[in-house]
Amino acid sequence: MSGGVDSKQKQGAPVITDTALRQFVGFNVKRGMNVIHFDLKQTLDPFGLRMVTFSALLLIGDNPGLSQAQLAQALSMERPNLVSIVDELAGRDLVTRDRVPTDRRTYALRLTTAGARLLAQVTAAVVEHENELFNGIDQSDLDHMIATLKLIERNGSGRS
Amino acid sequence: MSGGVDSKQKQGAPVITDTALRQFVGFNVKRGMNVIHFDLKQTLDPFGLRMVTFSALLLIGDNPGLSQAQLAQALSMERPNLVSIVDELAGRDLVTRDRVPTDRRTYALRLTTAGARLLAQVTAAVVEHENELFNGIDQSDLDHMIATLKLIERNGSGRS
DNA sequence: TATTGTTATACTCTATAACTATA
DNA sequence: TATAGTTATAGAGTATAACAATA
Repeated sequence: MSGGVDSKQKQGAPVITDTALRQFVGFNVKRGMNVIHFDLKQTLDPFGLRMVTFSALLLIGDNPGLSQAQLAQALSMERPNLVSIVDELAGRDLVTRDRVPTDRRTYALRLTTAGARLLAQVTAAVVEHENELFNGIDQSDLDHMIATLKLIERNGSGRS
Repeated sequence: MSGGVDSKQKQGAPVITDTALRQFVGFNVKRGMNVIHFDLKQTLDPFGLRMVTFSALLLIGDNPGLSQAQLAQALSMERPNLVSIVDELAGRDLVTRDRVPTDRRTYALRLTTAGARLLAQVTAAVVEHENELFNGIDQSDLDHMIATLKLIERNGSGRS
């Protein structure tokens, strides 16, 4: 549930502090991500989508004809994990997987009409969900946060 | 590796854009978290710790005598998932699990001397790791980001 | 009845190794 | 050789249901 660490206590140790944990940036980011992900999951569930399938739809919509390898890179995940994801989207006729004549190893991914329609609906729902979740928070604060997150991403040597 | 979406392309679709994805706050937070988590994993690995075991050690060190239920709440995870974590820490003699006389259902968790020593070493390593990862980023930007993340956490109705 | 710790279980996420077909 | 997609697999991470001991 919502109640963090400062909720009511029974006996034993008194109110639990997480000061030591909160000193680390990473822990705060993780907690924020958990909240966002939980809400996003609620939003996507009625559409039969997960965060990763929604992200894939968005990327395919934005980059028609891209390959699975390109999609994997854009999602910063490994190729094998994409197979079941694209299978799922193709199985629901949201995405087409067409052979590329010039390189018969690769598939060109495109949204179907149904895929584009679903994506539009879901995107609207997710935008609304984010607006609710961020209600009362200045857009400038969110922009500032995103800018800082991008700086961190750039500093990262590992997988993004 | 690091190279994001704007890396070199071969054939097929040209440079992939993730503009549609980046409009969502959640996606940016996820990417930042991925970078932080990847680096943190590298830092904790030599100590045989994961993010969750490190977090547990920190919380036990900060709140000696807390119960597993309290620890679960502080970590915002379900009780069953804590069992193997505490088992692991107790098995390495980093944590003691003592029966509470006044409530014989609960255990009181405390760091051993070895646990406290390891925690001190690891904490120093993680602090150093965060300093490196956030090199060139103003502390005020990080503080601002954390403040915004906490606002999001407070807005969250779901699990934090 | 309710709670603590536990067992069993399952599903998601994501990584690696190795295969195939193409290049 | 190298790459695209695939298969198989494994390990985290995390959730629920149900149980025994205790309150």
